[in-house]
Amino acid sequence: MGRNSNTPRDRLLNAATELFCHNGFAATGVDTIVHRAGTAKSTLYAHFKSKENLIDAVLTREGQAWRDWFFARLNATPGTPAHKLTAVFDILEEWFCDPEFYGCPFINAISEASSGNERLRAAAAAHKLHTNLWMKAQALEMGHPDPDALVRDMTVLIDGAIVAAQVSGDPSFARTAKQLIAHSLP
Amino acid sequence: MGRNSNTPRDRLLNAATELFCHNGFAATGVDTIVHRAGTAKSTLYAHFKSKENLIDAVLTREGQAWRDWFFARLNATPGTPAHKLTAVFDILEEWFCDPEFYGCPFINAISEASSGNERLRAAAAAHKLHTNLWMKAQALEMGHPDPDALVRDMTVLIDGAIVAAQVSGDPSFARTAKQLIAHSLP
DNA sequence: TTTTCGCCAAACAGATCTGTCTGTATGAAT
DNA sequence: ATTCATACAGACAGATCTGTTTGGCGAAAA
Repeated sequence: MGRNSNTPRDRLLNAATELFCHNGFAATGVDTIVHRAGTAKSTLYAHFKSKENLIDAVLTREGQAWRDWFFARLNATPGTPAHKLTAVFDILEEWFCDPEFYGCPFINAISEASSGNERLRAAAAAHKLHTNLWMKAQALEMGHPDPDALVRDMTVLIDGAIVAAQVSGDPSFARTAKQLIAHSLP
Repeated sequence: MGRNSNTPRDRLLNAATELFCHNGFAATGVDTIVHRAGTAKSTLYAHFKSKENLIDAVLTREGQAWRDWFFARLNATPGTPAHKLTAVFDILEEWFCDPEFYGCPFINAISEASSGNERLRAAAAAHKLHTNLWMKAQALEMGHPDPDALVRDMTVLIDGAIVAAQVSGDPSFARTAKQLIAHSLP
């Protein structure tokens, strides 16, 4: 069974992803999801025991897909570690320019949920771990004096670019963030 | 009728603010709000024609309250414009350290809503306008070569600090953002 | 062939949602 | 004393929510 198979499970995940990300998690009902997926509601609950479970599955798959895309773009970027770190924001700007850009699903889920939702917080932490490790490796490779501090700088700038672009609708905040890290790098 | 009056309207706004900000806008029902406010449901609909209307009123009042607090702290900060601009992040860190910190209500509302909600986007823009004007005035006063660029820098860093602190639960991202603007200012 | 499995459609349960309506009580203004 | 505004309690309507259940259909495996 191939990667782009069209099983009911995949159709459910695809429909749920689109609806959750565009209209919000709480605002999207399971009936809407099964209608768009063209499946029976019982099929949804056979694969995912609850809506909460489905949300977790969507976040996991969407996080994986985003990282696959992001690192593919990054691996196609030649140059020094410092150049690659600044190129992160060029790639982010591509993301922001997608007419269907809806922000980061993890940030959106946490913003929407109750203040102390540790489940979503852990999911976001797991997602960010991969990029953080890559950034720290770049910092080490370029002999940065404080790799952890650089990761924190990048965290603020990446999150800030995402949210500023999402709230204002202006993708060029990626360039603003890029200039800030460029000022701080050498 | 004083500022801290305890009218049903005020109690409704207080209850709605707490519930919306802690548990989410869509996740909070009007029955929960009127129960906490100790009013009748008909009173809610007499003052606010709809839940959407109530959300707008909460955002307007909460934005005003936040700006009152923020500028009061800012006006108590002596020093040069450059020093005041970096002090913004000290004040933000105070905010993040509040055990009831739940992020920025405007960012949260936009993250939760449908992708193209222009109503909330406009409310957020109106809220940010005040701080942006203040920041631009500081930039002009200090003879900054590109005041609008500085406002954009601050936007990315402020939004980034807010979201990073909210997602991770670590208030010290305010200091990370402060160092980034300090690197970029002189 | 018979069993098994996944999926479908649709009804159903029970709760909750927004918003309306009826009727009553209180208190201030006329 | 009468009117008016405001707020109360609570029933109500109608829709929607999550999740379960029932029964049937077709294909693959036994």
